[in-house]
Amino acid sequence: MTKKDACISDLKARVLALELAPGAALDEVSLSESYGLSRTPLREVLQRLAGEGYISLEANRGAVVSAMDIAAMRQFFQTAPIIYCAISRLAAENASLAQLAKLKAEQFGFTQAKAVLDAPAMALANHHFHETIGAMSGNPYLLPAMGRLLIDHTRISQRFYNASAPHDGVRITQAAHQHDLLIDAIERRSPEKAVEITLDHWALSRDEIERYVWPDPLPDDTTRRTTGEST
Amino acid sequence: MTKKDACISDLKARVLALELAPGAALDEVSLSESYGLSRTPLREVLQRLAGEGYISLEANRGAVVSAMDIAAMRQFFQTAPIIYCAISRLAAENASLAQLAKLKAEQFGFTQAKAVLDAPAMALANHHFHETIGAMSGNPYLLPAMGRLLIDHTRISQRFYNASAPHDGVRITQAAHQHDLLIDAIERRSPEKAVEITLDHWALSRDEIERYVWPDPLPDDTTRRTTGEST
DNA sequence: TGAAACCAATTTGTATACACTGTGAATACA
DNA sequence: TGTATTCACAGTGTATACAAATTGGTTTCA
Repeated sequence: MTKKDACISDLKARVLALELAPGAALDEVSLSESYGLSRTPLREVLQRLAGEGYISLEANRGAVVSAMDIAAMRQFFQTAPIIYCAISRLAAENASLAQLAKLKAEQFGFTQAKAVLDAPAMALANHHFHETIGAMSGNPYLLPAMGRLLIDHTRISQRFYNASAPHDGVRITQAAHQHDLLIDAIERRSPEKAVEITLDHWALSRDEIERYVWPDPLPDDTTRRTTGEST
Repeated sequence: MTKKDACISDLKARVLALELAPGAALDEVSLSESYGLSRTPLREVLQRLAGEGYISLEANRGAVVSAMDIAAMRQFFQTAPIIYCAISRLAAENASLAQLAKLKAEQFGFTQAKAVLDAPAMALANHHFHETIGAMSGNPYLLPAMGRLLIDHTRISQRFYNASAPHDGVRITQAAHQHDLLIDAIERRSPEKAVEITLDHWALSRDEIERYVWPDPLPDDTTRRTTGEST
């Protein structure tokens, strides 16, 4: 099973890193060759990835990486805070010690990736961190929703991590600090605190995304009719 | 693909009807023989069912029908109203005319099954009705949560439909009426109304389940210390 | 020249044979 | 008699060969 699991993890990572772009077609034979599997188990890998929302399969048409269209974005912003808060609350109530240890390890991985400025690794570590919080919730109904939100969240954030403008470094540090606070809230079994921190964490992330999507306009030298002039 | 799709639908129906009991093991060879498929496509069917939460797969151990334990029940009651309301609100906002037509057809199927007192058919028709409302929401993040809730909801309700005590008939009529109201709310694009009806619908269903789980106590002829005596 | 039909090549879907793993029963040994 | 080991069997996992379907290009006819 190890080879198959490795294939799954790697494909997930590549989707999350946007190395496999949304909408990109996946060829069974080339994938099976590159992972040293035959087509049969590779197809099962694809089925599973489809089940988790990483890719989508169409009959006789093969697999494509899940799209990220405007419609989905709208739903993403509507849905994420609700689910994230519900998950965090339940995580604070139900987390096991083993899961808490795992969470701390993942936070360590995140800070390490941050230290060496490895953008994809940071995004992936962040992904695993929040995945573990999902597992802590122990809610089998919310978990798949969380999973799908995280896929798109990580993919959107990827652009942000890669940018790594000076002020983004501060924001990433802030995010890491919120992770620490969240670990603490879960460890102390405080659902209220966990929800509060999660809302802050979401607000930060949403701002990051908004800043990327709607950046500060370029200086407009042709018309000087705008309000706030630069110094 | 038709044969494979038929297999998927049939297995789903059998899981929902509790014909395949929670925890029951599924044998690949016997299933493949009974559906006239070879093991390869049948395994893909199982992968897909696992992805949707109907069954769960364990490496080298095969497939078992998803369990319904006490822990899950608790989470079910916590989660269902939140997700159902969110879905209904979005459905009222986003439903297409084609989906609305489908919904009406499914409601017709439900009333027909009710007319002939076909309990499993009622449960399945009800399942499809709510599945379509999920599709109407157009929210790819909430949809898998909705799907998993519905699986357990239908399986729990199965016991209730089968009971078909006299007063249950009234309650089923009530549920059918709520479906009509919901269709109307969606058709008139009223999210508030849709949410209100959904809450009523959930309350009714929850009461049904509670009544089944905690039935009226049997008359206690040994001790007469209880409060309200029968007439 | 345009459109429609057909054919070939590529890719997905299915079947079968074989390999591996886990389980349970029987046997050997303490 | 109790326990541990081994072996056989049942069932899952994988590879390969073959069938079906889609796509793109080419040819043919109006």
